[in-house]
Amino acid sequence: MTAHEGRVGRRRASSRAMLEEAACELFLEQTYAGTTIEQITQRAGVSRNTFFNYFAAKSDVLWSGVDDSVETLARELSNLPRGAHVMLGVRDALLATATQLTPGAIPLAITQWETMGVAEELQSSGLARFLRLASVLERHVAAAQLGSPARVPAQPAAFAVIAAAASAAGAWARAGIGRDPLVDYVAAAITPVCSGFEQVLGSASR
Amino acid sequence: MTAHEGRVGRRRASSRAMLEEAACELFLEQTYAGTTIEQITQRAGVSRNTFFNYFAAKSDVLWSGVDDSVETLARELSNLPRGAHVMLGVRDALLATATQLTPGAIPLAITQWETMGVAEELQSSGLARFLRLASVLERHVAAAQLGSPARVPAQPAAFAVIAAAASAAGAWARAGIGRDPLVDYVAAAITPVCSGFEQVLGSASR
DNA sequence: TGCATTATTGTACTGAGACCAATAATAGCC
DNA sequence: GGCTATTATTGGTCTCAGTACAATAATGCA
Repeated sequence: MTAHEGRVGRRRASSRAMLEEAACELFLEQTYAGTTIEQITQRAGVSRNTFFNYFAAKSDVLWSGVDDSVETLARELSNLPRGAHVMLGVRDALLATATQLTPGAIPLAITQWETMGVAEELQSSGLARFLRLASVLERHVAAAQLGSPARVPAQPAAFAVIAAAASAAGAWARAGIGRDPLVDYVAAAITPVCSGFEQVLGSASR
Repeated sequence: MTAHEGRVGRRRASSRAMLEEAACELFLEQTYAGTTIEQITQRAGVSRNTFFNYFAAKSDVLWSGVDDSVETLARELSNLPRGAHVMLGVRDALLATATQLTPGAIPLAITQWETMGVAEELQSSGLARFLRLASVLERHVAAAQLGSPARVPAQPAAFAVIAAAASAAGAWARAGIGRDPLVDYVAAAITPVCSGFEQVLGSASR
C-alpha cells in the first residue's frame, strides 16, 4: 500500500514508531524498569519477537533520536571548510547538530528523565551512544590534521567534547519547560573544551 | 582467625580477590561473554549466590580497581590548597590519582582489553564508573567556587575531564607493554581541557 | 548454653536476549 | 491463475543474569 513501492515481500505490519509509542505510554505509567518487552508488544498488538525486529535491546527504545543525530553530526562535520581551526569547526558542527534536534526528535531518555525512572538504565546503556558520537568526532579531528603533525589528540578531544555536550543535554532536560534552547546549554558547555584543545595547537605552532 | 578482630558472626570463607582471580583466569580462557557466573564460583569453590555477596553484577569484576580510585580522587581533591585555580588543582589531583594506580590495581577491563573480548561489555557497564568519578569532581568544582559566582560550569567540566582521562586510559591499554607510564597519557589528555575551563574563569575575572 | 550476628547456601522465579524453524503476505514471473 | 523468491511475523525453546527469600552454618558474647 504505502512506502512499499518496488519492494518485494510481506508488508510491515508494525513500525519503530508504533513500538516507541506503546513503550512510552507504559514507561510513563509503570517506569522503564517496571515494564517488560512483552507488555510493550502486547499494547502494540504484535508478538514479543517482533520487538527484536525493530530494536536490538529494550534500552534502544530510549535512544532512537540519538542515532539520527549521529548522522547529522557526520554531515555537519563534512561540510566544514578545510584547514580552518579544527576544534572551532567541531564546535560549530555540534551546535548545528543540537539546533537540528527539534523537541520531537529528542530521545525519550532525555526528555522523560524524571518521570520514567530512567536514570539507572541510562548509566548502563548510554555509553554506547556516547561512543558512537565520539568516534565520528574523533575520525574528523584525526583526518583534519592529516597533513600537519597531529597536535590535538583526537580521541581525548572527541571524548571530552561529547561528554560536555551530554552533560549539557542532561542539564537542559532537568531544567524542565520554560528553559532556554538546548543549543545554548551545549554552547556554554563545549566552548571551553574546544578552545582548550585549540590552544594546544596554537601554542605549538607559534 | 585473621582480620576478624572484634567482629561478630561467621568468618568470611571467600573474598573479592578470590573471585576476581578465578574470573580473570576464565575470562582469558573463554572471554568475558563466554563465561558464566556459575563457572566463576565453581572455580573459586563457592556457590553461585556467594558471588552476589561480593559483586552486584558480573561486570563489577572488571571494574573493582576504579572504585578504589574514586576514593583516591576524593582524597586528593580535598587535600588541594584553597582558593587556587580550580581546574589546575583538579588536574593535579587527577594526575596524582593516576600515579597511584599501580599496575596491579589497574582494572581488568583496561589491562585485558584485547584478550578478554571485553569491549562490548565495557560500553554497557563503564558509564556507571565514569559517572561516579565525574560526580566526585563535579562536587569539588562546585564547592570550590561557592563564594564567588560560579564561572566554571561544574558538571560539564567534570564530565569532559573524566572523559579525556578515560580516553587516555584506553590508549594506554592499547599501547601494550613498553609504553610510557599511564600518568603521561592522562596528562596530555586532560591538560587542554583543564586549561580551557580555567580560561573561562580568567577571561571573566580580568 | 543460648542468643544475636554475619556468611554461605539452596530453591525458585522473572525477564532479557539469542536461536531456529514455521508460517504468512507480497511482488514478479511463467 | 499458479509458482517462487523474498520479507515480516510468529511460536517455541533455551541460556543466563539478577532478585528474593528462607534455611543453615559459624562465630562472639552474655
